[in-house]
Amino acid sequence: MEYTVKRLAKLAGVSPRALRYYDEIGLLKPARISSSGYRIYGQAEVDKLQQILFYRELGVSLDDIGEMVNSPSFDRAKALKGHLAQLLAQRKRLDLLIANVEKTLAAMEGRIFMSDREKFEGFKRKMIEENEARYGRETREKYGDEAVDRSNKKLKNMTMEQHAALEKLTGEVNEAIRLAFESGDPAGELAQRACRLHKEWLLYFWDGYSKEAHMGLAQRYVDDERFRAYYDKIAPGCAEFFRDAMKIFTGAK
Amino acid sequence: MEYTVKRLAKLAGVSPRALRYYDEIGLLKPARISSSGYRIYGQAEVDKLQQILFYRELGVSLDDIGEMVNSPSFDRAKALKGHLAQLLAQRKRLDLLIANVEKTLAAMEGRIFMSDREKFEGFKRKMIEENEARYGRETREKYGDEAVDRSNKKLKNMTMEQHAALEKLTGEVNEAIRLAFESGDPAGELAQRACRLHKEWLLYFWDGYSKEAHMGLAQRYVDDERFRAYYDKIAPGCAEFFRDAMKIFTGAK
DNA sequence: TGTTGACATTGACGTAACGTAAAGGTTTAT
DNA sequence: ATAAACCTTTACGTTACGTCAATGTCAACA
Repeated sequence: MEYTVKRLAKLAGVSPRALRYYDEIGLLKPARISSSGYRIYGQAEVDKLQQILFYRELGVSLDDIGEMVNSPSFDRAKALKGHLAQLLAQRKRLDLLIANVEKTLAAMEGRIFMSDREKFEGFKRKMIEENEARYGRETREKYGDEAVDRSNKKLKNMTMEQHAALEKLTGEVNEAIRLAFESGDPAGELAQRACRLHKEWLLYFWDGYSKEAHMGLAQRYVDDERFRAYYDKIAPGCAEFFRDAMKIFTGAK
Repeated sequence: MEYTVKRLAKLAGVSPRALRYYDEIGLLKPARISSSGYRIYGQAEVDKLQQILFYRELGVSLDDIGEMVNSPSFDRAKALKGHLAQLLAQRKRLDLLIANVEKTLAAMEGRIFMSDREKFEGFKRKMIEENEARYGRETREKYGDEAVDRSNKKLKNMTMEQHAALEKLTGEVNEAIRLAFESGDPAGELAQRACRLHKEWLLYFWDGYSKEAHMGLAQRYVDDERFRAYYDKIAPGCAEFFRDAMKIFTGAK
């Protein structure tokens, strides 16, 4: 039985283009070329194609497949073992990526601030990264490089106890905001207490505190969706409420 | 602080080529171009590059990174979730590949005893003995002494090259049967190819080939424990499958 | 027998994210 | 002044084809 590209392609379930490509790279040459230049494949080529496709299914590169099917003395098992090692390495890399993406997502959802599961060092590093990435650019623009660098430095030098205290405070701030929000009054004692706690929390990061900067940050909690997402997890609409409370706290008009 | 490509590259741990590429695709444009055409980056670009590299580490495509870092209203968490889904799908595919490669390797190991361990002389002698022991009695009964003797003689007179070819063919036959068995279809191309190869293999031993004898042998692979044990090493249930394929191949009813 | 539609050919570009020259201009250091 | 070190653009190579485009061939039908 003889086959043209289309026929063989259909028989084997591949595209004609693939067959031409295999010819081009010398992986599977047709049995002969017809007088009009058509590729003609025979039974032997069908058989060989089956083998090629078998290894292709295993994710082996065409280059390697070429060696496997074209040289009878080739150690196929050894080649496959090498291939397996590659696949395992790939999976390892993937696992890492997946873990990191999940961690990043968790951080975005805001859970990072409250989770006990983070290790101290990892937490510190991440804190600095986020501080840099989130607060860095805009804070730099408004308050200059020094403020950001000082903030990072503060975090780096934080002790275990300080870290624990910060973590506790973070929880208290969020709880205070939640309670205040439930009260519904941004001028009330609960809301003002939340603002005081938030200021205290902020002093962990900022060296030079100013009411204006604090107010600016509260406004950014509303405008910047990254922050908003975080605060909306406490309660929807929470960011606006907190900003309103902050207006009163800082005496902004 | 201003940076040329090399400097920024070093600072960020990427190649100058990468920075030029990022410029080319509009991912990270330099702050300005010097009078002599040099790319000059500023602090803002350093910061942006950090973000880019952060997402790159997570395996996000530059295309997607572009959207994430260039549009403030972009939902990064959603994008990352989509990315995560992709990664999980990739891992699933990888797991499948790995399982298949491992299965193939196991099958190959199970086959080794046929090809590698046998030395030439020992092999030939053994072949004759086996030929006599396995095919001999019944073949003698059916086709007479002469047929068996001719078969043995053929083996004795085999040259080194012929033997090597036979050994190779033997491996191919087993491999073909294994592949065919995995396909599950005794009428399929893989199975029929295995039958063709088996016939070719048989011609090394049999002087007068007939479809009936071939079919009879395939049936014997099922009925005779010694044969069955051999083929079950390729895959359990393999002997029956091969006989069914042979039924179609020989046109037996 | 002519035409048409389905097939064939080669050539070329596009894909992702750069690595690696090559050919030539600029800056810096000695 | 000159060489080293840097910069630029252009362009090909990487993988395994998909997708035109321009053109030639074959089988069937009117």
